[in-house]
Amino acid sequence: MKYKRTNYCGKIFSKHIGKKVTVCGWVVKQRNLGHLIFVDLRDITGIVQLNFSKKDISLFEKASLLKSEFVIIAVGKVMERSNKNKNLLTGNIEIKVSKLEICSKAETTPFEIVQKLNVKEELRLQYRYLDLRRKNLAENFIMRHKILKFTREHFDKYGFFEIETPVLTKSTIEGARDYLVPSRVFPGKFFALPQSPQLYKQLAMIAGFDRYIQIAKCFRDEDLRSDRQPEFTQIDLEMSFADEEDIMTVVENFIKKLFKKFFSKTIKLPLRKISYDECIEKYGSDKPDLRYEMKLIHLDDELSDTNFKIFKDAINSGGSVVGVKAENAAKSFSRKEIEKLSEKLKTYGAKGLVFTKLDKDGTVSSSFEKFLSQDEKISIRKKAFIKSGDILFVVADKVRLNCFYTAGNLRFEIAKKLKLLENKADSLFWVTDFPMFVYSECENRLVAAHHPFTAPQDEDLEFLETYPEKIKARAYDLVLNGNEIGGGSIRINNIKLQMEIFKVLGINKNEVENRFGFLLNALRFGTPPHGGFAFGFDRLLMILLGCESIKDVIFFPKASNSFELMSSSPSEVYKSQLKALKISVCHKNKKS
RNA sequence: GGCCCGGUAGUUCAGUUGGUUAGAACGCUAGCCUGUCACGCUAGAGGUCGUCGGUUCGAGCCCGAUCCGGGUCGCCA
Repeated sequence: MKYKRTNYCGKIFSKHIGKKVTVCGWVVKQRNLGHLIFVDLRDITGIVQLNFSKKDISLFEKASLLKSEFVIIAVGKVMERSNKNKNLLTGNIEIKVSKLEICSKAETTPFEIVQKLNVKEELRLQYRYLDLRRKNLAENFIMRHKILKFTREHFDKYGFFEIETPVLTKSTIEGARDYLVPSRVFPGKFFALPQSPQLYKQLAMIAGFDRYIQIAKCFRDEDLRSDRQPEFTQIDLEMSFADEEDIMTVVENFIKKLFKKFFSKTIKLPLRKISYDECIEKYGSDKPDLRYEMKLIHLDDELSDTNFKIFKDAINSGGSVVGVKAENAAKSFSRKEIEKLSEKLKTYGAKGLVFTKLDKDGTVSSSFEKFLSQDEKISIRKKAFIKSGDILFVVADKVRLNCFYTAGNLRFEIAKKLKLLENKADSLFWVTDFPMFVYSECENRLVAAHHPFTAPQDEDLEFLETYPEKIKARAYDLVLNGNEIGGGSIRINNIKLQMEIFKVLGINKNEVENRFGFLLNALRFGTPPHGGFAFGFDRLLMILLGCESIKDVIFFPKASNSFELMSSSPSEVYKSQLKALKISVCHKNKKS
């Protein structure tokens, strides 16, 4: 390196005219006009134009060798441009180059480094470091950096200690599938990567560290989605001597400042709280999007005596019949569109979809009213307040919760189709009063809806042995535009209660001692009342930055099968490595 | 594990009923060009049609299997 940088490319403006500068970066493009060469030079801050004239022949010839993505250092004088470029922040000036150093040549890249890129994601992930040169992607990570920095400073002000909890941890049976790390020293035994630092942060409270924060890497070995990666980051909080209100206040103040500082959005505090039951009943989701209303219409009472088999079976089996009304949308739903919607719902597990449509011209079409009595027909229309131009969709399911979920998905699909989500104020609120336990069909037992360290609500404790499904948890989720961006709870700080919860979960004493003994031990020695919260940081960023995929806010993300395309991992390891771990791999024979 | 969509030049795509030498744009290479900024002009190179097998006189196209990618359901305390 013969020359040292004096200025960043994107930070040179009219006020620098006449100054001698040295800039470094990547060649975007060379434009050779015969006796004049222009080079756009890019670094992380932006682009500046370099100007080479033929007066210095050897310099000119050197410049003519420049190709896209060469790394160069250029020394020159900042000049006012005769032809200004309004589309470029540095478009008023250019650098008249006097010295040029080519640091590194570049082969033709597999795709062009341009803002508007239309290339298969596979290729972009394989050459992630090239994709990251693009301004639109790079900006996400500059923002990520700023928000992380703000987060640390913010919580520091409020007396939170940043604590790094272990990454090699103990595997627990509850929750998601663990990523396991074999131990060399203890052959046949494994560490697990943390699904969250849950127990460690509780132990930090027991240790007296009062207020804890960690920007924590978490790992869950489950299948991916567009808003889910196996390796992700939480903003993880825990507070002692705090109840729900204290924790919600801390979280609210943080998110309010974050919204204001980085997105110029104003949030009114305190945020609304909606109970889990209300969310399910009204919107068919535990994380409803309330940028639009479209409440579910419960039709069980209107149809209690119906002879229409589908509805009758649903209601008699303890299920439900629910309608969703799309106002003034009759013309948006042709037969074909309805069919498409129905197919889409089936992917969510819906059994079917029926409708009544009142066209503006007076035409009525319905796929199910003919099976109803006149009274039923009228009372349904009345309950739904259908007027001319509306369309009412109806779903039914023998399982009540499934029916609500289907209706919730229906609500969302209609909103997407009618573009009800665009240009709406954010919907940000708390969901509270979650059930403590839910029944798991595949495990054939009760499992913790949140996690087994969540405290039950005091007034429900009496049901612990008799009717555990009735118990509500002191847990809360934060929901932004139909996405769960974080959740937390007040924890159990009493060993007796913690043991009882494990009992309800059907985890036997040995197992409890084996898996959670260290926590139970700690609970014996003075545990403050405590609770906390964790943001899914990547997902939060994704929503705030308007990204379609969580991959856009993770520097080196995994592909949909958890494969990392750039480094090709996971990969096989040497036999010697396995030998050291005393592990042998059975290759499953592929069946033809 | 299930379902849906996709795979043709470096990239994005087109490719008729199965029929001669598989095309376009951008990119790339070479030459020319004094104010470009999507520079322009001229010429050129570039293909295992994801892979394997089958049907056929003949397959990018039809059939089967398989691999890879995206989405989704299950799963995600």
